[in-house]
Amino acid sequence: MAIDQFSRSLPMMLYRALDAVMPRFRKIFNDFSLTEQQWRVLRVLWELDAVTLNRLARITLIPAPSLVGIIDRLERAHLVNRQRSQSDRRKINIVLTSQGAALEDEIMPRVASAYADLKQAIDPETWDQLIQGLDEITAAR
Amino acid sequence: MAIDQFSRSLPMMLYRALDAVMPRFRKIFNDFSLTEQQWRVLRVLWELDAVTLNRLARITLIPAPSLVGIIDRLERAHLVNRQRSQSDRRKINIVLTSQGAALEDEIMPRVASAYADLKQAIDPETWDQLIQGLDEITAAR
DNA sequence: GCATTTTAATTAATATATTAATAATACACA
DNA sequence: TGTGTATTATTAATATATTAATTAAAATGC
Repeated sequence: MAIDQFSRSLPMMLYRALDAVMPRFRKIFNDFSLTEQQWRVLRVLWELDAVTLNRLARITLIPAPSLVGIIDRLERAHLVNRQRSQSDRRKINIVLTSQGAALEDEIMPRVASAYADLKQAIDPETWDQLIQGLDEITAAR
Repeated sequence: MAIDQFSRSLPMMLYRALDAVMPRFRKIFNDFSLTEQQWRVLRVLWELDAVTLNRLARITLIPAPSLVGIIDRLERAHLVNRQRSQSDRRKINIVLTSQGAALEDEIMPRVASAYADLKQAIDPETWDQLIQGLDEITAAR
């Protein structure tokens, strides 16, 4: 059956792994009325004080045009603000509101716990080899 | 830098690997005016004669509601047809048109070649360990 | 047989992805 | 100084993802 050749291709296996892994996290995000992408933005802002939209796009792997709408909705939810950069007026810094900052303590423990559960389900050596393989694929040009 | 903890989390590394791998294939699909999802559907139909929408959803990892529109557009492009099942009239079989079948010989060689290039860029043992790691993650419940 | 429950495909509403184009600003440099 | 070029964010158009609800048909229990 050559259908196997397709189903076990690297891209399909990557997609399948994400399908297996993400629902447990999305359940948590959903409890806070956040989408996965909105969470990624907050997750970065909890570490970095002010980030331009372009840089945020690179770090979150969210395409800039998508990010525009995502920031719109986070702004509407009073979790972030846009601040025009003074030094380069083309740039816009995204910053947390106090509400957005406060979310960290509520969400992060649950996500960290779910992540620990996931990691624990896998043999440590297999995990390391997986991460290393992903690094090499990402670097392969 | 705890931003690293996020960027090197398993989900982000999976997304990053896909971002690194897929553009080369999408370029090929684009030459035939196909989206990645449309290609996945055709790829499966080239192996299986008639597949119900639900089964197609499972194999392609495309959510059924998305698949409805994807099949609509493939039908409009005269590449597939819908056929109501006689034995169970709830089911709909998706089948290739002659045009859809003919595409295989044009696209598959180019995709197979791109895939071989990708695989060749990675150390074989690393590749195997990556595949095995993805299998374990997918199985981890 | 009939009511109940399941299943298959679809619709609906909202959010995001993809690709190309655009407006405003910064920059290089003749 | 002004002109061409690159960069940043955004818009636009189309396709897809996510979740819940709906419709029609089939299976199931009694």
